[in-house]
Amino acid sequence: MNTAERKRLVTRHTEEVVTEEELDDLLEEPDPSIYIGYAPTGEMHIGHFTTIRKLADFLEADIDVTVLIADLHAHLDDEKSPFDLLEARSAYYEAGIEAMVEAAGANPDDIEFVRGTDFELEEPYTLELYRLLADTTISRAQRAGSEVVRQSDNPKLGALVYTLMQSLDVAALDADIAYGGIDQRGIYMLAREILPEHGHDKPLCLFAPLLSGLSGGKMSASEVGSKVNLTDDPETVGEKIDGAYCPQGELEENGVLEYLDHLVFPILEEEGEPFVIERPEQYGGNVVYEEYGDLEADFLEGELHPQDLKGATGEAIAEIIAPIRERFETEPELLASAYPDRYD
RNA sequence: CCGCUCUUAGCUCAGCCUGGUAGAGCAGCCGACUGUAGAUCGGCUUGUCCCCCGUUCGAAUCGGGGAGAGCGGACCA
Repeated sequence: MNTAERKRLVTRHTEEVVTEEELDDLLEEPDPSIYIGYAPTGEMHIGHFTTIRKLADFLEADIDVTVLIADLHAHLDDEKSPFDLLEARSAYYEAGIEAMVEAAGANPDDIEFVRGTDFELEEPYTLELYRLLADTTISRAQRAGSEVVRQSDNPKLGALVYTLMQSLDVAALDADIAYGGIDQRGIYMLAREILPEHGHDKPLCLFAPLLSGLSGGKMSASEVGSKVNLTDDPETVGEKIDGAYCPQGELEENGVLEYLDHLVFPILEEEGEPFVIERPEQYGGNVVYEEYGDLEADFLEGELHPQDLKGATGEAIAEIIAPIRERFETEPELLASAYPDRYD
């Protein structure tokens, strides 16, 4: 596979590459590596899927992929996960991520999974962390992590250490590229700034777009209807998509279109199948789309009504997440032990 | 170690002084209007008032004890 094709695979459906020149150079190197970290906190949802789906692209581009299950981070961020549940939630995340990678058409065995506690407690890491702590101002760390860690009136030190640890993780895992949602930008920009000052390589960064919430605006963990959960059955998915904010002819904050663009079409493309919308004759009959761009164009023109779009989208999403839901149904103890209060 | 403040609906808070078993905004749910959703209009739901004990006919409210959270002071050989 040539460099141009690899670059296309790596960068498609991303929000930003820092920097493209560095990526061009990296892809000339023998064994490029990329990593993404997930703090095992709340239940995984469709947003996780959009970043994970791309791991299939990286593998196809022949890049080493490491997934960090950032267990310590899950606790450091305002104790989102109680210390005693870190193991159970890590196991749940790892299983979920494997299922998503598989659903995206790749082999989960090709991915290396690492736990934060596997290396973040080792002396070299800890010593390096202290040196970063000594050298970074509170306001700098605060600013870097403001989009990631929970903001509150009584912020904990853990949030600041979190930020520096995530920066250091890139070097500790020896990753050429730090990959994550665009919300992670602040932290990895800090990494690019401070790692070279401490003798480490300056990492490239690759950011995935974030999906809008289904009720418009940002996706919210607390708003049930603002996102599709990976455990939602087809009926629930249908109801959520049906209730989504979706103004005719508008792209802004339109979660339905974003789901199609970043999730449904890429996966259908992988399977070589088109997107079929069943529509009453009265409104023009069924339509078939091979590419998202054509659908978006029709939607903008008003040729495609939101209600018709929603029905087909709900079915497609439900079908895509079905294997993941089934995995959790097969192993109910994964969720039960990760969230004992919710599943008892 | 000492002192002060806070704890009421999913969230932010009012009510407490001057006891009569609780309210607002937001959120949520349901209808109307749109071939979706939103916006708009109409309607509706929700509470161990942090816990225990006491005073009282009656305690979210007063008194005592406790828990959790926050802030400040002191100490700095």
